[in-house]
Amino acid sequence: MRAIKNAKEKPCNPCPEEEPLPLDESQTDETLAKLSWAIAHPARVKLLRILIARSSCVCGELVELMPLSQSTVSQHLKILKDAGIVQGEIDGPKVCYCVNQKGLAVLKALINGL
Amino acid sequence: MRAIKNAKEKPCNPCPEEEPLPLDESQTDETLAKLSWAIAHPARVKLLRILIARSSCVCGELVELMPLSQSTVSQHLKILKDAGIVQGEIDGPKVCYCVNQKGLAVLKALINGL
DNA sequence: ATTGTCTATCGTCGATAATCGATAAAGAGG
DNA sequence: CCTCTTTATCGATTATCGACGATAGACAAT
Repeated sequence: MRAIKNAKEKPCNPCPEEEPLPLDESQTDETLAKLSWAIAHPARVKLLRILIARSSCVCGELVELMPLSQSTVSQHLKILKDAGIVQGEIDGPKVCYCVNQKGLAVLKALINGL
Repeated sequence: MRAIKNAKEKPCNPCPEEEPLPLDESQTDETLAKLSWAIAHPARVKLLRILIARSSCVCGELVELMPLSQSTVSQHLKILKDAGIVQGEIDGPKVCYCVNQKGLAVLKALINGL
């Protein structure tokens, strides 16, 4: 509900590589289920699409773009982050989110392997 | 827990095409979320994998292959069916399940479009 | 140090998911 | 018609999700 004042377009540094993602052979079902679950909510799909399109986005901007409260958006981002689909870089008091290309690639590979 | 006696390998007729799946432009997020949610459970991923590998499977066989009760397996199959990823053909008192290739293709397309 | 901004987490609540056993429905076969 | 087999559904229970407001933690700037 609160407006963010300084929404200047500062492109925060591109997130470095992270999260090798184990991908145990015998647990592929669990892995695919987890990754699928991470995007099994319209809000999280939308967040992911925004991040893919922008390549960098401060959390506050994401909150403004979503019809949800700050805490709910933060929660969804956490789920995406825990799944390894998204990463967050602390940039001063703000947090810059971007896609974890490796995680997204794993998801695509597992889906395409079906 | 109950054993099925006549588990003869009768390959039931390949399921015909079904479910065009609307795919509304503005509701892509919802569609992807729904499809993802359908496979966002290890049991459903496993069921899907079995059906992909076998190309046809009577419900009872699926129950035997899963460490879950008959009613739970039936429930998971219903979820996959409602999402358009799987179809079921009634074959006498049995039900033959198989993959809905079109639905699976939609899922793959939406994921690859990310 | 204090204040203000930004984000994550906590606590809560209603809604939904996951699972099971029991039962109902639909055929096939005596 | 009755029985058996097979599957779906109902009812109940427990666990988890999704949402919010409130609060805490981290940082910048004054």
